[in-house]
Amino acid sequence: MTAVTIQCCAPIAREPLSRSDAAELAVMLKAVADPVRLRLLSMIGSHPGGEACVCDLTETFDLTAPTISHHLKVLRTAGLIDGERRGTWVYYRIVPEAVNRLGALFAPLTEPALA
Amino acid sequence: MTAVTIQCCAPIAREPLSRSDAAELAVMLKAVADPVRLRLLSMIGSHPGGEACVCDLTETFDLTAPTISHHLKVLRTAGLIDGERRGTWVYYRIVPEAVNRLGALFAPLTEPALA
DNA sequence: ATGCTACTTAGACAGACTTCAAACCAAGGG
DNA sequence: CCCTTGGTTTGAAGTCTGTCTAAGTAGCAT
Repeated sequence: MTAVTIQCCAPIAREPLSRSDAAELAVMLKAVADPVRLRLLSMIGSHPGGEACVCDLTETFDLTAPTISHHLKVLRTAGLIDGERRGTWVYYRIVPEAVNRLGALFAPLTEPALA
Repeated sequence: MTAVTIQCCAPIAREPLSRSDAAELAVMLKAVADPVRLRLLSMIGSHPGGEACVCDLTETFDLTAPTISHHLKVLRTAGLIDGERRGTWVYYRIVPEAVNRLGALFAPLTEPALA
């Protein structure tokens, strides 16, 4: 059930990213490169139970429901979150593999690449 | 010499990001959320000696020099790289603290937040 | 000085992004 | 069956972004 950690790329300073890896990672990073989406992702991830209802998320922002819905869709399309409807409400949760992939990209630079 | 790891924020799934932290992080992430800039950062960081001349970077892309210069400026303004002129050439290097900060944000989600 | 090479700045333009209002779909309750 | 509540989709307006050409600055060599 728990997914394998997909290690797409070496840390950013290890070796030059290929064109296709860069393109793929940029899609994920673009999704996260917005204050509202960052906070949404953080709120979903830190919510008790690991999932959050849209109704919990909307109230925090001075934004309309369609706007929040749009941002959630961007995050979902990028593969960072996953949504599910249960009865009246829709719940979102983080996709850990995606977040881990970003973490691996910016892994600590203690050892510079071998010259 | 080795810089202190500036731990601005808990990992994204630990606790909700504050409005200001999210805004600040989004600036950095926006800088990185572009295929060209990702590759530039990667090329600079993985270059022998930890620094790269602009002349080394320009040839790799099918883009004009002004465009590359623009992207480097975005990365520099976001604090991700630092540049220095030595004679005829300009050399850029990664700012490890900035990259580490992004790494910390997407730190592994092995333990979900305590409910 | 003059010219050449390396790089940056300024201005312009097409495309993408964020946001909202309005309309729409889904589920549950009279 | 209608109404209410929760979310999404659509369409449009304003803004931001990536790219180019043209022009400017910095250093080196004649």
